Amino acid sequence: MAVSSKSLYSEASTECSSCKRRSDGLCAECAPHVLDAISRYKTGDVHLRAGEDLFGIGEAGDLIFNIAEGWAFLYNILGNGDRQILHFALPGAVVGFHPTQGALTTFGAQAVTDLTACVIPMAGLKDIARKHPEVALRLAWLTSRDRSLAYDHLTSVGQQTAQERVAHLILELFIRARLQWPGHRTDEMHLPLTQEHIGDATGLTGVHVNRVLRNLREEGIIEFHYRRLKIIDPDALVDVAGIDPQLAYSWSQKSPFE
Amino acid sequence: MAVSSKSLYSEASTECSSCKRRSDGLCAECAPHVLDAISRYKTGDVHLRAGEDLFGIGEAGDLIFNIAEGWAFLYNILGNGDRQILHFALPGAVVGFHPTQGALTTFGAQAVTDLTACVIPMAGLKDIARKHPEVALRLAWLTSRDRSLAYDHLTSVGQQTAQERVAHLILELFIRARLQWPGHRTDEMHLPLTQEHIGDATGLTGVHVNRVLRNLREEGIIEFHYRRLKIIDPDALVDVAGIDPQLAYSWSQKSPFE
DNA sequence: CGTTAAGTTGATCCTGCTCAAGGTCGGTGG
DNA sequence: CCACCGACCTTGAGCAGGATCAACTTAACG
Repeated sequence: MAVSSKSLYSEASTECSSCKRRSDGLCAECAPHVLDAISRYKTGDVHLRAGEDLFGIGEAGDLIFNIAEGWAFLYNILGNGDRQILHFALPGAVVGFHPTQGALTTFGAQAVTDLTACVIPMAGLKDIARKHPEVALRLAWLTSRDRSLAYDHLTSVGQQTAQERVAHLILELFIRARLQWPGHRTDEMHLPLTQEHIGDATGLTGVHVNRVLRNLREEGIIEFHYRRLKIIDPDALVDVAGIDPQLAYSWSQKSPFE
Repeated sequence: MAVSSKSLYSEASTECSSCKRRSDGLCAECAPHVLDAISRYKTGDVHLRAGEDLFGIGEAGDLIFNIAEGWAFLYNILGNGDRQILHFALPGAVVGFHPTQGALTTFGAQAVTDLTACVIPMAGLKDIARKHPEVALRLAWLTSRDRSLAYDHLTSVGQQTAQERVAHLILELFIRARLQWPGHRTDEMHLPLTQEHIGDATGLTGVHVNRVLRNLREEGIIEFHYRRLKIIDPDALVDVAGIDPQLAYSWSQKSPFE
């Protein structure tokens, strides 16, 4: 299970297919253009402050958002007020493509940081797909990558210990975020989350996340303090997280449909 | 939170778009035809016995399967041998559309019952999409519905108690399976799972699932014994599962792209 | 009717939760 | 520059939901 730290820093072949800069699938600026014809249907931009909802649970769900700048997360709220964070969406992500039409959304999306996204109405999608088949296929691919990530989170939350879950989430976010800064081989990054965010994403309480982070610090693996993350021992982190290098590779995969 | 049992039996507008019979999105026989042009690229059928793998973890992932008959599940295996069941795939489901190409699968698929599926190589997908845009959009929609289900499972495993998780899973499977037998308003069904399957899907041990099922039986809610499920008190089940009727509706949604 | 996989139950343990009380950071207004 | 405030982090003590281990029973199937 021990993996060379090289794997953590291997530069996967992910670049924006339009401008050739590195990105999480699509670079922030080109995303609307790569979704090509879609950009013509774009109706405008939204700007949100940290903590505001891009859309809430039970809304119409007739808009697709393309995040240009900032982080967001998808979430679910239960009857008792508990929150499950489903996914962290980074710049370039497409958010809001729902399986139901005319029905209401079953999850919400909230800005973690101040955020800019462009808005595309879902209504024209059928026409767009007819004229530009590659757009639909790309949408399928993006969605399928989200699905894989969700399966991955489910496995972590369902089967791993608290320490493994936290390590897993942090490593995932580190790898995904680092892809946006090509060549930036630093071990330090701004991770704009509270311990409660981490708890809600891993199915733990904020209090317990705090204890886990202390352990990880005492073991000399990572330091996470007030939204600054520092990775001390990458190999140990990969090891604790129980990450298959195969898996990490899939996080940084480029679409085969371009 | 109490919901009329009518909601459990509302006949959602889901029918096979080809033959107009009820189904889980696509009816078993028509699925390959509805994916229209894809059926021409179909290379054959596979027949599996219960317990055999449709594909394993770390395989090539260059095939798409369309389940015609039988149940399967997608799963992940961890380093210590623990298994997480990610999704139960019913007849009509499309399985094996992976986000990576040239890379290896990060999860496996196994037959729960004896199973028949038709096989479509992934290689021709780009051409198919070019010629038949609606196929790609339909694929995106199917994938997005899977993603929603995964989010739903994640929420359940991350935030609910053992009893809630088990109730949630059973209710989901009951609703999804019942859609395949239109008009079949029975409270009893064949649910081809062991208690260990339920445990692996909910992040519990088989032993604890057994205790939970005993509680649910003693509370007069459901009976599940050797793969026969009987729902005694639908309202109470919906209540315990913490299911939003909205959510149940989305499980039985028809694609808007047909 | 024997074999095997699956279900059942009890006793005990431990991981992570709850409740509660400080402590620390960063921003804001004087 | 400093005082203040609210959000967030930190730590402790006690509790409990679900895991583990182990023995035994029941159902299904040839």
